[in-house]
Amino acid sequence: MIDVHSMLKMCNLKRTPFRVNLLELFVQTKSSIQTHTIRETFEGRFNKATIYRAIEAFEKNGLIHKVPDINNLLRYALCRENCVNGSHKHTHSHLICNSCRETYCIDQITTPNIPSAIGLKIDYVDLVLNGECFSCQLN
Amino acid sequence: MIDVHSMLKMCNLKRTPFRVNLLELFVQTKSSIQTHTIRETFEGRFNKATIYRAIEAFEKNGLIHKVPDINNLLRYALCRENCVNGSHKHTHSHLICNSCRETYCIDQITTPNIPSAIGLKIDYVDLVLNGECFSCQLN
DNA sequence: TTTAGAAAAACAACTGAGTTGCTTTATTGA
DNA sequence: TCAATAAAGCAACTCAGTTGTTTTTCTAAA
Ligand SMILES: [Mn+2]
Ligand SMILES: [Mn+2]
Ligand SMILES: [Zn+2]
Ligand SMILES: [Zn+2]
Repeated sequence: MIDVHSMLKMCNLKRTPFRVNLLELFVQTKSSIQTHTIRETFEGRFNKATIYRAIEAFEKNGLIHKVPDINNLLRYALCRENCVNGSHKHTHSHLICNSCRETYCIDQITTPNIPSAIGLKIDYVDLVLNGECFSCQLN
Repeated sequence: MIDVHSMLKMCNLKRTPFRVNLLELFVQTKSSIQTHTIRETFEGRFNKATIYRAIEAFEKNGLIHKVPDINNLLRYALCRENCVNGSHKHTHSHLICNSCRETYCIDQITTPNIPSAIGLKIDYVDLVLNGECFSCQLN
């Protein structure tokens, strides 16, 4: 596993204490993170403008990608594919758990191929699954 | 085509001038409508609380369904299937056009079946296509 | 047609996520 | 060590959406 310092460097982002912390938070997190949670995590220590601008930079530079959120709020997950160029052409799907209200990246289920016969120009596809996550099924 | 008065009655919603107008707006609209557009449409004539609460009632009673929006704002489209019970188990997909920024319901492309082998409990699936709509391709 | 009960509309105040402009500070590479 | 530049801090703002309460309108039954 590549360390966060190298990840930041690869993306031409300066290695500041906050960005190191933020990236570590994403690396540790199994599912995805709501901006609200990020703000709580760094409450009082870092300014919210700093937080939003760092998230934006991470997203633009292919470190994290936006995922659907049960409350329509901003939510992100670490990129699993190599998205350094910022293209974000993921093929995994996203599960929104109606129990814990988390969103998980699901590698086992990939996005379907869209038949070109219909004549739509498709850039990328997001398959959103609404149900119950593995963890919540156990409880 | 069923008239809006019957539609409202079927859903146990009172036939008020505003709700008739709002439902007619949805019936006329080919794609889907952002709440912002609805507010503009009824600007000065109806209160925004009225608007949001009517939308909520329409959604709950199976007249309209939420669709993804390019700006993460609330956006709705008329239900094509019979969703009177409010279950909203649609199988069509949604196209977000990166040119006109509209969202279209696409009946031709349906949501994939999720293999039960993985062990996830799935309630419903939304397939979100990002690309260019038919109309914008012509221009 | 009248009327009472219930639903919907209006009003007003509020919440809070996210943005923006600008200044100050920290990082990095030369 | 020292610019150049990116990032952090600060403060004010925007605006979509919510909520509580009062007033009006609709509807169905008498
Ligand atoms: Mn993902
Ligand atoms: Mn639809
Ligand atoms: Zn869960
Ligand atoms: Zn379009």
